[in-house]
Amino acid sequence: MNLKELSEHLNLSQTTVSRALNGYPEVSEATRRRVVDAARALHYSPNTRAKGLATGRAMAVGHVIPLSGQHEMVNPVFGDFITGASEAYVKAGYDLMISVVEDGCEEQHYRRMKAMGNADGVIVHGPRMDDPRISLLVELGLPFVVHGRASNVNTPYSWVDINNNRAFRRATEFLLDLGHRRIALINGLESMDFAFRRRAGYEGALAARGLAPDPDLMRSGEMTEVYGHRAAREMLRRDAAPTAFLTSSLITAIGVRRAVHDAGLTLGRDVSVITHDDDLSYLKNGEHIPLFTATRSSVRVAGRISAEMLLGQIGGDMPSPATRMLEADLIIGQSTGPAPH
Amino acid sequence: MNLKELSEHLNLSQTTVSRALNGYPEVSEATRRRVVDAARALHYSPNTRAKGLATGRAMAVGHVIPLSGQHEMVNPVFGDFITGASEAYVKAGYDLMISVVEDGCEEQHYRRMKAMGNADGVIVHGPRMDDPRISLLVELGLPFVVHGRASNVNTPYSWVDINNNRAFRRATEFLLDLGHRRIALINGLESMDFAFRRRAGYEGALAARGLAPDPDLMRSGEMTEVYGHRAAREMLRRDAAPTAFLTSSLITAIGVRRAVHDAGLTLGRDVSVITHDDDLSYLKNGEHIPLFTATRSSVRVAGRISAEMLLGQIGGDMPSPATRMLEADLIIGQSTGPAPH
DNA sequence: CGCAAAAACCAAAGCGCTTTGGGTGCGTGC
DNA sequence: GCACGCACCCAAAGCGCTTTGGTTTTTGCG
Repeated sequence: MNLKELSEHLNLSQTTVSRALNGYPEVSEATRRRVVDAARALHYSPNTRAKGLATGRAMAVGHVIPLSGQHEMVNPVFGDFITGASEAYVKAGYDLMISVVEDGCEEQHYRRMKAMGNADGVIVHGPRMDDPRISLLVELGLPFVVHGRASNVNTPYSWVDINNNRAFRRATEFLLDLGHRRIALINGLESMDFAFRRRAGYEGALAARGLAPDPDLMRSGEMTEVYGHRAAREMLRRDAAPTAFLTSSLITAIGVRRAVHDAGLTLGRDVSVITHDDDLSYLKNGEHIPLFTATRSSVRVAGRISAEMLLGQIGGDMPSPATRMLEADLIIGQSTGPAPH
Repeated sequence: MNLKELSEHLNLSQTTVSRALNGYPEVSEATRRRVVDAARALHYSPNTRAKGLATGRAMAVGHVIPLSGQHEMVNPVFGDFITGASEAYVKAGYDLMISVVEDGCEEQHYRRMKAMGNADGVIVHGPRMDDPRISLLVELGLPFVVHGRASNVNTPYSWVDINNNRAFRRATEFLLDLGHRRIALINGLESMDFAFRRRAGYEGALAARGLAPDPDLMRSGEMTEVYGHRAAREMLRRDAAPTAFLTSSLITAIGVRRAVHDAGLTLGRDVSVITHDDDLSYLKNGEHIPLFTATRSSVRVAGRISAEMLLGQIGGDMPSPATRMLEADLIIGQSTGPAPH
């Protein structure tokens, strides 16, 4: 069933039917109703590609997720982010297309995307420091919103991010207040912008109390369970073992917990752990009382907000470089306690 | 830069340029080279929507991921599956679109998808028993491949699945061989087809040794850490506590591990655990020696195979209802040992 | 009642591509 | 020298929609 058939069925012109369905005023209410009813009854849905050709808009936004060849790790946060974004897209009648792009092919990919016109805008995932994608997208004139930020990029751009610095500063201060002095940081890859900022927050809090960060108590790596376990195990074997850990992901924290158990210690008593918690649907941080004390911020909400911002820019009803900083809650769970002496 | 401009620039007709770029034989090699070079130099990429309109193909496949209103849980497996599928799509020049669809809106969604023609085929995720989507898609004539299977559906359809029954049968037999008799099953939601089959495998193995399954040792629910913890904690408190657990996901197994620790027991000695392991990139089951004994099957590979199958069907070079059963490896880790007496 | 303005509708062009149904010029065989 | 086939290329139609620039009908008002 296409527009032509529908209009013939109604004894109207394609013009009128099109206008009736798209809410233009040049058509009487009675006719509009008749058209809308018939469209529904006959399961008419306008062909997306034809519509896109005629309007010059794809009615789709692209999510480009980078896959770095060495570790080939898919961000676990992705599913929830997409789900949040999707809420906004569905409401606005937009489609969501995903491309997994190997590191290095990104410039080419964005160019093709623009030329082929299959997305009206893009969400940029996993920004790194000095990320070259941003200036490229600005140059291409393709609307985009970055999930996260990219330090050292001085062209203005739109982003939605959590306050990583403040979150980790607060978490560190909380541990300091509990009397901890040897606080380890098990961070994500510090080429990623978020990890860089978290480290800055951590170091800032230490510095504010006159403490120098100890390089032996800082790790940077892919945030897996095994990584958390190994890092914590090594540190706990030391003479001056840390009494508290700060981790960048719940998965890593679980690895730390395992190392704590393996060492015959008790979480929340002998060793404290604070983690960042993305509030993932499949990895809830406990039930009523959180397992881990955590800096929490829903990545699903971030997805929704990013998508709304991008749609706003595509539609032109939002100032172009918009930004949105989300604060993380510091929620107290069972994994922290006063420092043992 | 569009075809018209490119052809004018080359002093050729649009026809010739189009044919040169699409590999048709009616154009001389010399001309083809000239065209291809110019296209590359001028960053020409054909407009997807125009191409789609003309050919009647969307050059895109849709992934419809169901979101059940009550639990709103995004399948953690999704990112890896998509990454695998994407490998195949990129190779074939296809786009990947995702729609997150609330339970209940699915029929309408598939119909619109077909009518609007924005996907040449679909991957169906999370099949449930008696899943109505399958007959709907057959009726709509939209090519599709199901990731998993749907019991009680008797129309033939294409699927890619792991042998859930055999995997859990083997895992159970392994535990029985180690002397375990009270083996608990912490399963996924048994309205999901995979969970149903896993249970059947588990019960089958017990029955083969003349053991009746104990309803008190079987749970079915969303596969979270907390769920695994709670289920295991309750069971371990019993008089006749299980000596072994079978879990459907690594995340759940981690919850079980926590309950085992909390009870003052040691994993692999006092209590054995076998889990299914989807080999997710961000949730590796240990390093050299797996943490958990597990039935392992890469969901990323399943994604690639599903996508290849779907593309084959869309292209017409694959018999329509194709199926592919993947066997899971039973890998021995540190979480199993002989039953204590 | 007559006329202008507003309301309701329509024909056709155009979006950028593919593809049909040719046309032109060249070499070949008889 | 002529018909024929082949290699190469082209003009134009068509995909399903929107939108421009009308035309026709209705309404309002003196």
